[in-house]
Amino acid sequence: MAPHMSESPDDGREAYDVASIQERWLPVWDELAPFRSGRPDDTRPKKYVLDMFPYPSGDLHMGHAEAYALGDVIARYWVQRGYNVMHPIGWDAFGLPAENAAIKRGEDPIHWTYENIAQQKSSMRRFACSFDWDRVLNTCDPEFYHWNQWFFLQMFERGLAYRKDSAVNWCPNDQTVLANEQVVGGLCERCDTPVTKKKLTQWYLRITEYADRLLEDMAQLEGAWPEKVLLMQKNWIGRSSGAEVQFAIEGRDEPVTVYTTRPDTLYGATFFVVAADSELAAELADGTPAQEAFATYLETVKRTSDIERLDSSRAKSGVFLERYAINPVNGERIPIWASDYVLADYGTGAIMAVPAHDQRDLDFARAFGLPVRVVVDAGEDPAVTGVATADDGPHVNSGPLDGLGKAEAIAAINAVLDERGTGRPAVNYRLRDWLISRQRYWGTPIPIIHCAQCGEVPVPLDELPVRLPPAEGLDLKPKGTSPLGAATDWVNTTCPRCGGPGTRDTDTMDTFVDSSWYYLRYTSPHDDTQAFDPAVVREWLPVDQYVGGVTHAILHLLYSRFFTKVLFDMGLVDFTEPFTRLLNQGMVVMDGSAMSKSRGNLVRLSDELAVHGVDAIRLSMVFAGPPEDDVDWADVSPAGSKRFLARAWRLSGDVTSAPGVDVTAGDIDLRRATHRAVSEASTAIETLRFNVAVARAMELVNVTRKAIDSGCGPADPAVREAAEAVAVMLSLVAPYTAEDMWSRLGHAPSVALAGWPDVDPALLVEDLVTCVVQVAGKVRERLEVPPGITEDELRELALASPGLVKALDGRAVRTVIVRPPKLVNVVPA
RNA sequence: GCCCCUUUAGCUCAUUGGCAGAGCGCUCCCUUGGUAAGGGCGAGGUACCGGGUCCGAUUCCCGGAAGGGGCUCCA
Repeated sequence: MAPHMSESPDDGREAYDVASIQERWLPVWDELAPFRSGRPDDTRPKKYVLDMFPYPSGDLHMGHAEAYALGDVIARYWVQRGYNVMHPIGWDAFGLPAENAAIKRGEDPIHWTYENIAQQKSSMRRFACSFDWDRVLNTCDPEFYHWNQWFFLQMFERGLAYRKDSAVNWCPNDQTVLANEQVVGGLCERCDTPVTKKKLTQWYLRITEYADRLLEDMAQLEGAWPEKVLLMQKNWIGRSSGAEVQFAIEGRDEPVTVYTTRPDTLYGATFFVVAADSELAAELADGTPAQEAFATYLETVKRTSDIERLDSSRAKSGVFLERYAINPVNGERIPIWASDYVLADYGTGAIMAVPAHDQRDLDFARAFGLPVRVVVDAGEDPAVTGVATADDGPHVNSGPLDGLGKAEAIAAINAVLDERGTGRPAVNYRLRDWLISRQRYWGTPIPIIHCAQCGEVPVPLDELPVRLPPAEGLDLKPKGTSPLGAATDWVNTTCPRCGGPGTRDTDTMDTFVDSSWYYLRYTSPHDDTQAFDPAVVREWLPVDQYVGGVTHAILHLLYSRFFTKVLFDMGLVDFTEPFTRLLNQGMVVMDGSAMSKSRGNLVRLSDELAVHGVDAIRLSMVFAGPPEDDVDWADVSPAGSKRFLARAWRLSGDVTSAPGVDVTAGDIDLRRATHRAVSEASTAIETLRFNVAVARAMELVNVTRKAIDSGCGPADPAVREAAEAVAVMLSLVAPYTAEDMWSRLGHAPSVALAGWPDVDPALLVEDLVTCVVQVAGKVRERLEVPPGITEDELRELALASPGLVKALDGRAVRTVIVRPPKLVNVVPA
């Protein structure tokens, strides 16, 4: 169906028919594949534009539409600018959503997953995403997770993957452990269930070893990543510097080391606290009169959820262990308490308490009647005010430190500790190692075989991938241990080292392992000999522009940065940061709040597309505001977007000059408007202000309309130039409309490859500009002057102008401020 | 509690140390062989408030208010 193709293309009277335009161009694009990247004979410079890959949970929703519309503007823009753009897509296909859905339906997660992938893929095609469909990957395919296992073993070999017994975060609902990053405010990131602690032996990746580099390399991202994300990562890593100080313990051979950021307040330590749930606490309590009280307290602590523990307004609790520590600088004997406000896994799990200068210590001291000694004079007594002072000030009650300021005191005390061998400067991080074991089915099997003789034995590389056994016959319901344990044929194997009996590790990997390196795999997604080809990766990476939600500000982005640095150290990549620029798009909300079925404000993407068409929805998303802001769907007007597109589209039918006509003979004002619009749109797009670029295109459409109806007329070559520029600009946002315009303007498809219009700088300069003449800041006269006018010429012209003379009314002139060519301000005496 | 961001037309947002703008929405007019449409005209502003710098501040600085976001027993 091509209702207007056979009619005269210039009568401008056909209707803008969204449905038929969409039908017409999809097959043409399938044929042309304008976004296939990296052909061997392609000499264009390379760019890598990456959208965060989706979970295949259901069909695409409004959030996807926004994210992919934005990513598409960037990818399509750089194609128009003559780049060989790689813009791939894939599916983050392992994980709980698929597994839970499968359990509900009693089927293998693989079916649900692949159905959704097919659905999303077809929706993306219709949504005109400029993806390179030859590079698609699914993380649940053995061809992909093979390399998760390979990376794991590489890290294992380097001591970066290790197994340890520890109290881990446990989600009682999902019945699996969680990484620290997946506990949000004490709740499971996925299901909002309060997280509890559980003692388990689990696999970890040693991300803490890279803490410093993760911090330092953020300098590379300054200005190119959202400030907010960098700040969040910085806070998450939480580097602090201070000192480790050794305290002797009465009745114990070994001293206990504490970590403090304020070694200068050592003389103010009036008691000592160990984490209640640490081994040290149990050891110290053992055999003392406090043993029973401690045991009771420990039980209470274990029952306390993270949520309660994180409530800083909660009263301090603890128990005196009937033991004493000796302050290394003054020999003072201070009582040892156990409390849950000290964390077992931060620092050394023990602290010196300085209640005068630490609020938590002060709260504890007040709760248990312990002494408070001021050692930094800040003018107030914390024991009286209840507010610990952390400010700088002269030290008091501190022996040799008396009179010193904070910085000098720290230096002095460090020297003393060093000399006596009882302390040294130290650094600590809030960041913990990344726990990657999961007690669930739908993930990458951990390629380790446990052998009674040999311990943890890696699966030989030539036996990878360790394939997930079929779900059939397995009970996938969460029960606290991995469902893989029931696949006895799979679990029981032989030890690759000694040939004796062995069992496979039954846990699967956190799916964030998949997303930590998937962007590398796109460069050679079908390579079955290696994770990626380092030579090809060198050509494409790092990613030039990454687009995705801010929900991944810490998790995915931190892990990816960590992986990249490990790969750099392995010599597999030649860069240390994977994503050069990052755009965090906002969310699509409805009436101010997140869309959800239960809230009843869910807008279905498929409905919107059916009513307004793909282009109008894409345009609405892009034009709604700055990309990082939320889009409130209640505030946008897809019908208005559609009207605009129809108005733009009609231009293409009004042009009567022939393709290739000499535009330099065209109407100068319209040409200026065209070149200014293209120039400003380019800047806007390159600074990620896509809404502004759209506004410029809208203005150009309006100007062109006027030129046709009441200006230079439809035959003027400038009208063709303007209409073609509109088509190319719109090709980034409204591909169907743009393609149809391009065709009606007499060109062959595809407009996506038409090339961005060249801007003639001469056309950006006005012949005459309006100069404002002010008297005391008020406009009294306007002059049309050439833009190159000199200061003297302009002053003379302005002083002689009638409006000024009248306004001055004979008064003397005190000062004349001349800012050619735009302004003259005359200040009367 | 600490830190960050935002505040310009009814809505969403541009812009700029010097005339305050766009789109959407709205009024009215034209078109009635483009019609669940098209074209035109127009209204609409104390640029959150208060101080400062400056010839001149919506813009820069300080303070306040409102809204939004992040962090919060990490010694």
